[in-house]
Amino acid sequence: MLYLFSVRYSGSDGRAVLYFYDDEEHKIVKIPDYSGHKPYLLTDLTPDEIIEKFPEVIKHPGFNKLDIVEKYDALNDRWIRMTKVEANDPLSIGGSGKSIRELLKDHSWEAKIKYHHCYIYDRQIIPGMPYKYEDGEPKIVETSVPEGIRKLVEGLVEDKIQAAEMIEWAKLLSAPIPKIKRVAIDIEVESEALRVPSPKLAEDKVIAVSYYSSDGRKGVYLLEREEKHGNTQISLGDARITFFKDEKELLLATFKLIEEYPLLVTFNGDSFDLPYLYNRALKLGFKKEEIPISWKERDEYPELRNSIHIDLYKFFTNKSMRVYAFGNKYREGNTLDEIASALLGKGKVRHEELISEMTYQRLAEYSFRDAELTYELTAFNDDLVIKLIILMMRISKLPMEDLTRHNISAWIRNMFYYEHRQRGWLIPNPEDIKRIKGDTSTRAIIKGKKYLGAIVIDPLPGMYFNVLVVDFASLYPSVIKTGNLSYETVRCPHEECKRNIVPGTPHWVCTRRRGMMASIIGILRDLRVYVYKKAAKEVKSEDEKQHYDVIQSALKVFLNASYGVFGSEAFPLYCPPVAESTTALGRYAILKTMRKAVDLGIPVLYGDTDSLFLWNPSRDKLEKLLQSVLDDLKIDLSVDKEYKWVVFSERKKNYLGALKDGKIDVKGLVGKKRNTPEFIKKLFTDVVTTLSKADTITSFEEAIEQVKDDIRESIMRLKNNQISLDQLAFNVVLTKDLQEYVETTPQHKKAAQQLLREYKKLYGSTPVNIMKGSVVSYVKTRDREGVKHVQLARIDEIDTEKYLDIMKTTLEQVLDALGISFDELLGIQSIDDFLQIKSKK
DNA sequence: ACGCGTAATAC
DNA sequence: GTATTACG
Repeated sequence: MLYLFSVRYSGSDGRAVLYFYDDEEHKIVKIPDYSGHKPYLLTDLTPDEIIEKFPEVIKHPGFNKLDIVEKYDALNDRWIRMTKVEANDPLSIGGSGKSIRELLKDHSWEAKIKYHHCYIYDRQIIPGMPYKYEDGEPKIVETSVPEGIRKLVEGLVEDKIQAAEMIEWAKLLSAPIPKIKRVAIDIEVESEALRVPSPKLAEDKVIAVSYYSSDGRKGVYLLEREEKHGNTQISLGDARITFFKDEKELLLATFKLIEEYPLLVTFNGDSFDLPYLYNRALKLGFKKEEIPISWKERDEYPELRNSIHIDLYKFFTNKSMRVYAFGNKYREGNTLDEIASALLGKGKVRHEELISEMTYQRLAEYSFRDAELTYELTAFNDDLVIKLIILMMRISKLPMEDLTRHNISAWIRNMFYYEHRQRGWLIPNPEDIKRIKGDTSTRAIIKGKKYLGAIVIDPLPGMYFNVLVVDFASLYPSVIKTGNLSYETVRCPHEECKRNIVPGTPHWVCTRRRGMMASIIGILRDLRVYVYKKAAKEVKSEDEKQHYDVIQSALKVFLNASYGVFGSEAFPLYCPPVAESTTALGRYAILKTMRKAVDLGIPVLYGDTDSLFLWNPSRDKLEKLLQSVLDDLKIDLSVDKEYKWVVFSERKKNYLGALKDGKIDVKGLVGKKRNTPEFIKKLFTDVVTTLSKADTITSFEEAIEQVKDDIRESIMRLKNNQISLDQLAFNVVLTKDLQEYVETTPQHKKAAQQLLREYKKLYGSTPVNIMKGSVVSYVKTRDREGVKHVQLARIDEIDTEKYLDIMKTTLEQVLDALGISFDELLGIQSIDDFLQIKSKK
């Protein structure tokens, strides 16, 4: 079968080239001149008006023809007649000097989007789906939905139309996913110390190209250089080592290799490897046709002429991928080393020497590992990442190259646009949504925010046994669905709907029509919660289970961002009343549930956004609560966690508990935060672990003794300067470039500046790793600045008192809650006395 | 180019 | 009180 991977446009004539993956031959099949893609522009002028008022349109070199079409204008709830101006490219500038859209500026719809996939098509095609080619047309291969999945869907909704829509989505998700033949490559170039090689200039020799493929070809192409790099008789496991005397030959071999694979995977290939290879090849005298890469400086990214390229750097730095698919395992880390270490448990080869100084053996090892890791990132867990990409292509309708390079808002945008075209709806202009639907009405608590968000219920401080946490399964998608929220249904034009108010807002919701966003988000949510999650639990075979898990996590990525985008001005369907109504319904749901719990006599200890902590509820009362929420709010509430005990302080988002399975849950406490010095984090964890082991009063007393010992020991080590600078360092991320900190000078900025100054003095250059996004490590010192970069500080400069203070406040978050005083625990009157005594000495 | 709420610390 | 960071 052929799987649609990519859609590209040949110049400005509007015809598309489709790139399919043939899963039998394992190669890319190109279909040029795809006629189904005729971009056009819609206008509210009649054909006669166009001919009369804008004769240039008809004379435009790209102009094709005029047609009349019926379109649904959802904002005003009416079908209207529009004129379709068919042109090779209505956005591009033709011989007349102006694009057709430019000419019809005030009367044009739907072509305001620069992005090339946002034209409207006569026949829509779905990236990632299986096709066969018949009579010059790609036809989607109808695949059946597994019986188990179909049963789950049909058992879910009575409405036949809704069930049919859900089955359509289930078809997308259930269609087979091909095994993809692919190769990962990584290049190394010979550059001088501290100079970052420029892919634009490509001045340095390409000295190594490593490759690692799905069909077992792996190796390193090396360039023979001076003798100091060692003997060429080197070996590297089962990797094949090939030496080239001539750099041109090396590039030729590399290009041949790339051409043999339908999919190329790199890490940062968009900004480095591919443009570098391209420009270097030109420099060495290759003709453009001899290079499989096409690259122009103003291109968004380099393209492979006959195959597909994915840059994993772009894909793995995508926020939604990090947070939702991988549980935020690798946080701010952007490097191959960090990502691979987190996901594969294996990092890059460490090296002290410069790449250009390495021996052949070292260079091969270093470079090969990069290619290996890059490949492994697509292959671990049975090709999990490839499967996710294909599924998300189907949900978003974005081609592989675009999906992996754009953020979630583009995915969701494209998904909704597709749906508009499918239904014959006009895609509204952002200004029109804003003008008709208006702004937010609630006031945000945080300065600078646009509207009111979630609520956090004040915790009841103390220690509680048998605590049960209930939560709403994807609360925001649920209320979008049950509240029928969508840009066209919120503040709809109908008089009778104005009584259907969203609690806590002046907004109302349509009672006549089902909202598009509500419908789609609702379907995705139900498929995830009731169908694929359930199926994953029920099926016997490990393979099937894993497959359903991939599907449900792909859905999760979309669901988690489905509310946020409506509150983002950058999103073209931005609709403040929708975003505001979503959080309002969320607040309504949690507060109503809390009241119900209290009415049933269940004490509510705490709650945040979509969860409630219930104190020792009886089975009976719990059942009643869950049922009444389902009946009244039509949202599922279910048991999320069970704690043996939980400790709350007076602070919100701060608690500590022991789960029934013995696992310890620490939330929000400073001792857990990434920026906290290792030494304090370690002490904190030790204290928590010790205390958590106790479940009776006597063992608790023993635990406290142990804690005392631990803390005293730490204080002694601190005072005796026995703790290394590394252990004492705060690690804080620079979220801006240094020059951008204008309001204040935070400590991490100070430390970064110190280091830069020092480097300038010593080497005349500055380290490359101090910029936006890098982590600055500093310790607190007794000097005037109070802070020193960890690389510049000496152990005897440490401000011991400051650290004792930090130790105290950190541990107090736990000890306070347990009714233990830090100072009493240590048998001193107070920490302040202690500090005073010390400073007098 | 997804959202808001809370805590802690430095300035 | 504001800025900054981290996290829920």
